[in-house]
Amino acid sequence: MATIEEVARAAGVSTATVSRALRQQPGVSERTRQRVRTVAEELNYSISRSASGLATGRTRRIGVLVPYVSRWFFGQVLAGAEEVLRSAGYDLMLYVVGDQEGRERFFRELPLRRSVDAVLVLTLSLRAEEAGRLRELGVPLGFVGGRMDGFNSVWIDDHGGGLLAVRHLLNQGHTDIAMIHGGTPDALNLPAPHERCTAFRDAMAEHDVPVRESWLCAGDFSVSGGRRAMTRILADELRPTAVFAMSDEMAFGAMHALRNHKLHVPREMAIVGFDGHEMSECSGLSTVVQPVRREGGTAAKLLLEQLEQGSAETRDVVLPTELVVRSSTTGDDSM
Amino acid sequence: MATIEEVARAAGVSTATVSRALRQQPGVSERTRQRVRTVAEELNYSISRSASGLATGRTRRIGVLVPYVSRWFFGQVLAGAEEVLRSAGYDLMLYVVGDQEGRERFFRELPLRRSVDAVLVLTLSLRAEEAGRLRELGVPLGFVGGRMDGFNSVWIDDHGGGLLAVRHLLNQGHTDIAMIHGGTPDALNLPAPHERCTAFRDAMAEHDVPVRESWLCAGDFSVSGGRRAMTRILADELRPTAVFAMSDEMAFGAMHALRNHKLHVPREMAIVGFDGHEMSECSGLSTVVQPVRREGGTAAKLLLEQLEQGSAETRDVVLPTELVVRSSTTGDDSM
DNA sequence: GGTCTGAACGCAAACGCTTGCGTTCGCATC
DNA sequence: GATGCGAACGCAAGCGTTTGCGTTCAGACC
Repeated sequence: MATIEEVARAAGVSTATVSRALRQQPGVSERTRQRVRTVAEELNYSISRSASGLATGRTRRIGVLVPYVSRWFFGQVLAGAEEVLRSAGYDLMLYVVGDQEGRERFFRELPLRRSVDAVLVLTLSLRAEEAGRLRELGVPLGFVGGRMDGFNSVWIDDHGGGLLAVRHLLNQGHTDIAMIHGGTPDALNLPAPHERCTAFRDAMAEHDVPVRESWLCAGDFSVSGGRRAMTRILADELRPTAVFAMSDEMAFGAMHALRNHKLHVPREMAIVGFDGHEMSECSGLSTVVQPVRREGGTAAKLLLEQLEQGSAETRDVVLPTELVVRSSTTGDDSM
Repeated sequence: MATIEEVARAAGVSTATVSRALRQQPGVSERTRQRVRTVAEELNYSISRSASGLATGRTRRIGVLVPYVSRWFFGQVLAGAEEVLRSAGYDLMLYVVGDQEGRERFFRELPLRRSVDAVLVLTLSLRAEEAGRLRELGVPLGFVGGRMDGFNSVWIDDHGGGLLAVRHLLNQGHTDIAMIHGGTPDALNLPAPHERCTAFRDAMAEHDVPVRESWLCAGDFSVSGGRRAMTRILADELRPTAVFAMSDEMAFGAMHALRNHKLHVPREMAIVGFDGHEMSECSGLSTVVQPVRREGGTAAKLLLEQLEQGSAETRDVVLPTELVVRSSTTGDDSM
């Protein structure tokens, strides 16, 4: 594999000129630049990232932290970020820190030290010492669904979204409303779930509707967890007429539980989810749609801006959510 | 951020000794090793990957190529690979090449040249020139659901899995069987889908059951595509009694279409999928389960073996599939 | 023709680590 | 006490770029 040295020799110039020519820097005549470029092409030259990184101190790599990669939501956020980073010419180093052990090891060893220009933290809420470790890296950080002083972050209005969902149920005349939340303590320690819980209580209070604690069940943000939660709710001596699931996947699980119990949706049980999962449409699930990919993409863009322009001012960008009403909450009998 | 130089000075030794001490190499007394280690700790030293990479020619990074990251299947495979790589101390550089443009750009610019020790190609079938480009990298390659001479690969028995599914339907007494396949030409150009198609025809032939071409529809491997495919099948003048979907996600879409048409599963239409998607259980979908995470993990392991032991012999590992029968194909009325 | 100027280019010192080889030194051996 | 020997360690040459600064040189100007 050719080095810059060989290219220089073949083109009859110095390595300095090759470097400048290939990186579009001034101080090289157009004739020389062309020659260097074709010679580099012929020799199939490609720069050594290690050498370049060593010389410049920049790696053109971005570390991306994500709790899981196999769940729809995280995959989408990651995909959004990846697309932006890739088209800006940055490489993406992926770190999955979902399990406790992996997470501890990551923050202890900090494998990305000195090997990334910036870090994107996707839907992961950091404990104080973890945040401190990241800060020590001395590189720009970017957040989705989390924040840190001095850095950009991207959010959705979880509280507002929750209100949309619960008010929708209330407006349909429901007063006996259950909730399937993520679970406590939340493994990911994210503020978002908490906000949605609060929204539930706030909306209920607005309408002077009491909250029945035995109708609040944890669903672990998984399909099977949602089904178990729904089953538990149905085991209560009183039965609600509607349920707010804090994620679509839990809502899917709940819908399956309802089907097993031969309860008609929405006549006997209305249900509204949260996320806008790709499957929500054909499941007829009413849901609060959030622009998942855009969240990742926007965070990546902000991060690159900070990295390249070094702008000190940081922003909290809040992206909109939208209630999409489908057959799981309307009289429409297509379910 | 401390360099090896500063650690050496602080510990009163040479940089060579620091390097050897920290990397557990021989030629350093235990006393010195300990001292170096504590000094490094105090100074919060961490090695510069760029410098180390430049000196050794190894990066401790693995490039991972994947067509999508936001779909369940790919996310799982990726997760399996990531776990293995991470615990072996390698970093993962993610390249998502699903869209045509991104794919072309990737193979044209080959951003991972000189910056990874090996490449893992996940469920992506390469055209000849793409394969050639990867070969040029001169690093070990590993494959899931694809192969290349001289490198390891991991497979499932798609043909066998397909037979399991279709024979199951046939054994239930079905003879009018439709199929929802991925579509032609397959964007990913994978052999797996083709194998499953062949298995369908083979199983039908085994039982002397004719294949009705208008019952073979493309579902694009997506939920909505599956729904559209099912709808098209139902629009035929004859109606099958069972359908084999080549992926669970398409099967989910099909089930929704059936529900919209008020057709009972499995009484009026039995359905069997392929993958073992997490949602298949609570959907009651019979399916051919493949060990998705293990496929990624196994490929990663094989790749690391080749990388570290430099073993020239390569293997094609075939992982088992298993038919899991649920209510979508049995008389069980729980749906 | 001498001077000045700026464009184009080369020199060489970093960047931080690894590693082959040479040196030192304490200790056993004769 | 001279010799040999291996363990422990240092020296310094890389690895392939980047970049500040110096040099060359063609052309403009007096």
